[in-house]
Amino acid sequence: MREEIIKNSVKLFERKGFSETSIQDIVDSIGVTKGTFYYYYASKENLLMEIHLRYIDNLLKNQRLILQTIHSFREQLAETVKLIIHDMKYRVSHGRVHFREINNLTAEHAKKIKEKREEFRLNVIQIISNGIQSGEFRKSLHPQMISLAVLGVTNWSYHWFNPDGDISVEELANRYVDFILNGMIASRDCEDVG
Amino acid sequence: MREEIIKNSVKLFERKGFSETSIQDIVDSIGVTKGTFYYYYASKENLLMEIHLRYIDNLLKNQRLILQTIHSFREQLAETVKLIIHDMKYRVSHGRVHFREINNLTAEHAKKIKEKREEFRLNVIQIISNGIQSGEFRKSLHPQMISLAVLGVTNWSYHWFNPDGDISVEELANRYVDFILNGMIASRDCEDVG
Amino acid sequence: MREEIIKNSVKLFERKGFSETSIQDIVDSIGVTKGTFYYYYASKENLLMEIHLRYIDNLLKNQRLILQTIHSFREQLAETVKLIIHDMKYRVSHGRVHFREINNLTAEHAKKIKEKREEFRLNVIQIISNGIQSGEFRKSLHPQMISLAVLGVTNWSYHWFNPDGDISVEELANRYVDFILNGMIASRDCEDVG
Amino acid sequence: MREEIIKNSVKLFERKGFSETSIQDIVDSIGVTKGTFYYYYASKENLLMEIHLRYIDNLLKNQRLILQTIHSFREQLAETVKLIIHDMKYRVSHGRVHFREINNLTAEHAKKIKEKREEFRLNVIQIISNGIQSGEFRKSLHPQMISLAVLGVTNWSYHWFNPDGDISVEELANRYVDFILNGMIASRDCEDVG
DNA sequence: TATGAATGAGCGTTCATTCAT
DNA sequence: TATGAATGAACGCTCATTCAT
Repeated sequence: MREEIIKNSVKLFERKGFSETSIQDIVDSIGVTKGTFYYYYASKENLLMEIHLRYIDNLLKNQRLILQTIHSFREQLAETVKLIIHDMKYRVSHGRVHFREINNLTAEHAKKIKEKREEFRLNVIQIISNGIQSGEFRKSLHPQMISLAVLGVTNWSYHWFNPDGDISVEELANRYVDFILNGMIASRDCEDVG
Repeated sequence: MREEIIKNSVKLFERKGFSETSIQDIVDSIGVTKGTFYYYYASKENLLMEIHLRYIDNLLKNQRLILQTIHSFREQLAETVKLIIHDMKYRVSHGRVHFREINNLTAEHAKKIKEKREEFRLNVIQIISNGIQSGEFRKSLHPQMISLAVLGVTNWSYHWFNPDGDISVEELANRYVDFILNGMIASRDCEDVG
Repeated sequence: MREEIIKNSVKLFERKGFSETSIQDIVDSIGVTKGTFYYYYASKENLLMEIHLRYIDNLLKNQRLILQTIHSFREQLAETVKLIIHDMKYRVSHGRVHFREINNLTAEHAKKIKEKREEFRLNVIQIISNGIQSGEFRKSLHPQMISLAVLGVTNWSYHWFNPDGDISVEELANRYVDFILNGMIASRDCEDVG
Repeated sequence: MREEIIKNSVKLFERKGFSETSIQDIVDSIGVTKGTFYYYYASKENLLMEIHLRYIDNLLKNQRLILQTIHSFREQLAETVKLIIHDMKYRVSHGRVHFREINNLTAEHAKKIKEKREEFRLNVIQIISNGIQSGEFRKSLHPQMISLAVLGVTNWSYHWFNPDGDISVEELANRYVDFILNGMIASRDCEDVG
């Protein structure tokens, strides 16, 4: 039942927003009564926290795996991008709720989630810094800002991507990795060498 | 008074969210009563629509200017990025409300706003397509997806940028233009040529 | 309307108790809607606080008058008893709510009311102490405990007195003053021996 | 388990009030579940009734003992006062619940309890009447009203007495018996004149 | 142009109670 | 004897909106 509630509420929160979704909406979608909801969750905000935690904890777990198993920083970055994008295949609703509804957590809970987000981003910064030092990435990059640019590219896709549409997450991830690594300019360095 | 209401409500919507901000909050922040609000706006949703319109219409107007006055597509793209980023200097709150609160419009209003957003993005796609044809951008880029990548970079900055912080919008815009055009890889093409 | 709400809610609180009386009960008894209630009172607890304050503040005001205008301590005590008992003529419901429903105030509000009650009682203690020193009261009396005995006699009457019954407040007050001053024992009745 | 439930619920009812104490509170304090509660008590109100009955029945039993074994009416009255006051040593919580929470019984149950209370009071009236006839008490006393004055003195102590405080129930009872029998006035003190 | 009183629908939450196991 | 899942009615409270003045 906890799973059932999570599943249905994520769908509803995605479509209508957290504040606009009532407990009544949630329990109606399952076919139980409000009392049942409160048997499983102490509050609506608690349910939202659980949704946030599931999303970000899973990302962090997979990020750790990437950092431990891959040694090329370029590859680490590419896998990080793919991690976020591929997640849309199964958890696009979770992600959308996660990115949009952080203000509806209590101050304390929001702090916890933001710390976890920051942990994820700090790892991206580390990858970039390491890549610069190793010569894989351009020296002039500002790791802090570029980490947010990279995450902007990936996270923004949650705003528009349709998992049931024509574009596959695999293609999107590949194109975005290419964009992030190589940029848009044609024969950039070649002009220099040319 | 219409301006006063817009100004204060944007601040409140940014901080607390549209649904979490009551008409009472808004009129209290101005020092008038609820009746006054309804003299100037037919509904809370109407006010939100006005905020959306002001934001997106201003962007579209400035985008048209860019398209008309600049001929290099690379420059058109760079100026588009700068347009969005520089806007944060004065209208970061508007932008945040615009990106977050579109679900609180009526279906009809949301459609209108989404069409305008789409118009803006179609222009970005056009710039990219033109740039590819002209040889300024890499041929392998997928204009649709890349337009969303570029907008991801710029729009995401509304999530984290602090106009009162150390980073200037000018520096951020320059770094992001560089990132978008050149990517991250060091001596990219040289490997190819080498 | 504030008066109307107070009047009706006091009656309801008296009959059914604070917790057992709903806002709906109150507004139904007046013929308005719940919104109206909350236009005049911030919360149900706030309303209760107002009822408490009106009761105790009135008592304190009248007690001050007694202390200022009467010089015999025996008379001061008698008038204090009469003050409380006579109040039942017009405010028996207020008193019953006041004595029974103090636990339904917030900690902060309850503290304020208890301080005021204590102020009233300290004045009774003072009257007794003064009366002992002046020789009007027996030396062996313990002012603290006796103040509570006196207040027990008077306040308990709120439990059972029926303002519409056969006994008048005047008679009751006189008999209680006599009881408090002279006690029950016959042999101690000097008038009898005298 | 019935005892366990009574014991814990009395403490909770005393502290928070009957309505403000949930079945969940009660079973949590014991460490069982709600089902268990309903195995032993048919309803929350039934539990309250049991608490009331235990308190008043014990008082009545002890009162009968007093009436049967003591022949001086002055002593009967003194012992009645001591009975109520001494009870606070072990059952102050029961008493507080008994005096405060009678409105939360069903009409039928409340009637039963009130009849028993009335039985207790009628016995006090009888003591006073007998004492007047025997010449132990002053002729001018109104037995009905004075019985309520006496009970006011004793019962009110449940409002403020702290069993863990400095005052012992024995001292309090003695002082209250003295107050009730002899009153407060000094000049009536025949011992002084004697 | 602005006020303030009033509405009414809805919300998150609580809780005594039931009942199959 | 005890559990735990589920119910459903009610509660305190909020709030966008209306409207006479």
